Order: sequence, then structure tokens, then C-alpha cells
Amino acid sequence: MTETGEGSRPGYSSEVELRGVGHGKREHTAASPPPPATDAAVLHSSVLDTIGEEITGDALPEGHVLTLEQIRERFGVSRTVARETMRILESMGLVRSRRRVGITVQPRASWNVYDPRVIWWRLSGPGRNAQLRSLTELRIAVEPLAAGAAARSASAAERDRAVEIAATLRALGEAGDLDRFLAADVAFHTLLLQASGNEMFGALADVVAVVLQGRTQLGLMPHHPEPAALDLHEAVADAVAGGRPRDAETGMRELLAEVRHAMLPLWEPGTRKG
Amino acid sequence: MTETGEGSRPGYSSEVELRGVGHGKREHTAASPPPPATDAAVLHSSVLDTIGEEITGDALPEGHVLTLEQIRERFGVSRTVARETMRILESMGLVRSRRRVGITVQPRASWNVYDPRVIWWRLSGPGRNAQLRSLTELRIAVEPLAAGAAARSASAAERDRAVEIAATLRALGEAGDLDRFLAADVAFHTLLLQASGNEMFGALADVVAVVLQGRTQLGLMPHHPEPAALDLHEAVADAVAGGRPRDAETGMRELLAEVRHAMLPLWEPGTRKG
DNA sequence: CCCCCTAGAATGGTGTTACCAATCGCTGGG
DNA sequence: CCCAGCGATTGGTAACACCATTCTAGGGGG
Repeated sequence: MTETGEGSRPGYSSEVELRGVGHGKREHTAASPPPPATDAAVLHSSVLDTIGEEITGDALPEGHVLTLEQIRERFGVSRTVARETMRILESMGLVRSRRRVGITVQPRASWNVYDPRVIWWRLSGPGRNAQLRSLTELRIAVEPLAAGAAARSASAAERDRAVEIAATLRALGEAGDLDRFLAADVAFHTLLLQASGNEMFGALADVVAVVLQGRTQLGLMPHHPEPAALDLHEAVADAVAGGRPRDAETGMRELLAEVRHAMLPLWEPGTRKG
Repeated sequence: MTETGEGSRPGYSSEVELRGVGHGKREHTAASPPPPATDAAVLHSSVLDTIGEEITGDALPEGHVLTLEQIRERFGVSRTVARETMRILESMGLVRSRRRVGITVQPRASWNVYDPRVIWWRLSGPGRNAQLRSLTELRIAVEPLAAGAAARSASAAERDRAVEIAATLRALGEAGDLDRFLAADVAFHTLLLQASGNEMFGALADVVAVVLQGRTQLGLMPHHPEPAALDLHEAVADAVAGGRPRDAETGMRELLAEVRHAMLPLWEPGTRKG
């Protein structure tokens, strides 16, 4: 939205070194949606990303202790920047800072797993499949109700738009234009979540976007979307447009049942970590 | 072993206050059960709380511009503390900091509404009913699936504990001990969310705790819990213990239907804000 | 000889101040 | 109407005093 400059992270200008030590590559695939990113241009954000990925990716295990001095030295930044970084990590529940002790990595139970950055980091790391699974289950829980709510409280413009996107999806799906299909699919689900009138649902739009993209990148998307899926998108859109919450809800539920089925391969290699 | 520290999140002990509106000064420190989880002892946290409440409570409207100098002066803190506070607010999406322009309050759409502190602030402010409603809808979406997942993947100890808490609930409910009933109710839902094996669900335990407490404080709780609710808790517990996901799911759905019904008074005064 | 308790030292975050660099909105001059 | 430059405001660095917490060493008692 307000982020015009796409360069996202690689911004690190200046002579500061900032190399992320081990864990070499930033793999999260090219051309991906810029991580949540607050400001790309600020110095602390790169330090934040590196440490955040290390913690969420288990490179820094629970209980590990950092100090401001280590951070300062490792990244070649001032103590102030190290402190700001640490404060943000603390506010995400990833670490806890205590006098004389240092900065301790917290157990996963205290992480703010809904923070967009945390989600992003976990998707970039070894826990990716598990995270994708968790997020999909969350979608399955929330989206049907969100669709129902949208059917109740969407504005006229939103209802029209839903029908319009559903039609676009059919066209793109039948044409086999997967890239644009993905974009429209994201737009569809985002629209419904936000039209639900519940900001807790609306805030999950980014999650859905990331999951859909992840699904495509993992090749869990058929080359031609299932006709049934296209039908269901249209059914949901019609139900929303026509103000039929029950239909919208059940339609979305069926749609997600297919999604669940498609992602089942991820379920197996149970990457549950201690 | 696993039991000892488990309460971990310094919970919301029974005397949580959910202060209505008031939003006094930063006096917030004493006797106030830590809403989220930072250190109360640190200086920036009181500044954070004050400004956070003001933004989420619409006292500082979208587009309003602050400066570090104002913050420094108003709270009598150093620039460093003001900066740290601002960084945290920025990481929550409440503000955005830009050179030469200052610190701008962001629209609600960019808030991290799942951040425990944001939830807490919104519950303390004028949007309280709307927030309680949103959170309840979220519960309705998530808890049935979480119960189903718990029936699939809970540990033996967790299954036993579910049955045990359900029995406790009946006893406390019939005795009319509302305080302890509330505590046990929170424990029950927390257990299921965490036993679901999905950390996105598990992270909502605090949300449920806050909603249940809010419900009680608003007097939306009958003096004697409905027998039907007690039956349903037991039914869900049995289904989880017996590994019957469908039963657990539908049981929880019925349970939440009652919750929805009970909270309906809140639905009416549609506090939808622009 | 061993254990426990206390006092003091070492450590590392907390908060403050001062200073310079970079950016970018705004104003005033051409 | 455009453009340059001023200046406000954040971004980043450095050095300092402070103090809570932990660790350790020493002493006293069993």
C-alpha cells in the first residue's frame, strides 16, 4: 500500500557490514511479497530480520542468551540500535530482557505468532510446512464465518466486487493463467475477510495471501484449477451478493475442504518440533 | 515437571479489572495485572501504555502527528526512551515514523490487532463492546476446530485433564461459585486450544481468557451457569477423551452458540466506527 | 571437613545527555 | 511556476552514571 519502494530488504546502504553470519541465503524466494516490513530503510530492521529468523528457525534455541554487546559487535551497529531491535523482539515475545542476565530467547509459547513478521520468518525457515499447515487450519476455521458475515454486512460495492472477481477467476482459471489467477484468488479472499466487518478476520488477509502463494510455490496447485473450485467461488460470491449468509458459509466451507485436500501432502511429513 | 511453570503467562489472575473507559494517567502500574507480557518495571512501558491506549481509543485519531520531542517533554523521559517506545508502537502498526514529518498515527487497518497489548488497550477503551464482539466471533470460528483437533492429537494427560475440568465445572456451577467457575472455564478452553497442536489456535488462549472475564464483568453470565452448558462441557471433554473429533467439534459449536446468544446484548449497540 | 549464609564484586541492562548525519516538507526567491 | 535552500525532525553514534541481579569468596558454625 503505502510502500512504493519495492526494494524491500536489500536496502542496507552505507558501509555498515551487516552480514547475517551463518545461515547464508535469504531464500524466501524471489519476488515474494515484501515481508511485513515496517520501514525497509531503517538500520535496525535488518538486524531484526536476521535475529528474528534465527530464533523462529531454531538456530537460536530457547534459553539462549544474547547481550547487547554481542549484537553491537556482530552487526557493527551502535548500542542504541541494538537496544531498539531487542525491544521489538521483546514486544513480539521472542526474547526477554533482564538486568545482569542479558537477552534470553523465549519458548515458542510466548511468541506473538500472529505478528506478520513472525509468520514470515517461520515460513522462511525450517518450520515452513508446519507453519503452512497451521495457517491453513486457521483459514478453515475463520473463512467460512467471515464469508457468512460478509453476506450479512458487506457494502453494495463489495458485493458487486465479489461477483466480479469470481467471474474473473473463472476466466483466468479456464485460460490457465496461474499467476493472475493467484492474484485474483488472493483478492477474493481478502475482500471477503475485510467485508466481514470483523477486523480480527480482516487482519488475516495477509495470512491468506501468504498461504495461497506458498501453496502455489510448493506446486500444490493444479495446472488448471478444478472446475468445482470455480463453481464454489461463484456460489460464495452469489451468496454474498444475495445476502445469504448460510450459503456463503457452507460454500466457503466446501471450498476450503478442497484446499485442505490439496494441501494434504504437507500434513504427512509431520514436522512437529519439540 | 511440565506442570510447574505452566501457568507461565502471568495470567490474569482472578482480580483482573478490565477498567472501563477511564484511561487515567499512567498510574496504571500498581496493582494492575500485566495485560500482556512485558516488564512493568521498565520505563518505556508506561509511556507505551498511555500512547497505545490513546491511539486505540481514538483519542489520537488517524493522521495525528507526534514528535519525539513532544513525547520526551510530556512524559519527562529521555529521547532514547521515547524512541524505543515509538519503535514498539511502529512494530505494532499503530504509528509510522518518518523523517522531517514525525510520528504519524496509522489507520486501524494496519494495526496488529492480534497483539495482546492492542487487544487489551481496545478492551479498556471506548471500543470495548465492539472488540468483545469481534473476539467472540473469532472464538466461534476457531474453538470448534480446535476442539476437534484436540480430540485427534491431545496427549493422554490432556484428555484426562479435560474430563477432570469438566467435572470441576459442574461442581462449581451447581455450587454457584462464579469466581472459581470462571477460572476453571478459562482453564478448560485454554487446555483445548493448546492441545489442538496448532500454535495459532493455542495463541488465542489469552483472548479467550479475556473474553470470558469480560463477559463475567459485564454481567452477561447467569448467576447459575445453564445446566445445558455444563452438559456440553462434559460432552466435549468426553469426545476429546474418547478421540471423537466430530463430536468434540459439534459439541463446542453448540457451546459457543450459547455464548453467542448470551452476548447478544452487546451486538445491538452496533459500535461500528468509521 | 563441610555446609550455609552473607557481603561485596562483577556484569550487563536502563536511562541520560550531547552531537552529528540524513532526509524531506515548506517557503521564498527567481 | 519551478527550484533551491533552510530548517525541523528522525536516524545513528558515543560516552557516561546508575542499579538490579547474579556470582563468588570468605567466614562462621555444625
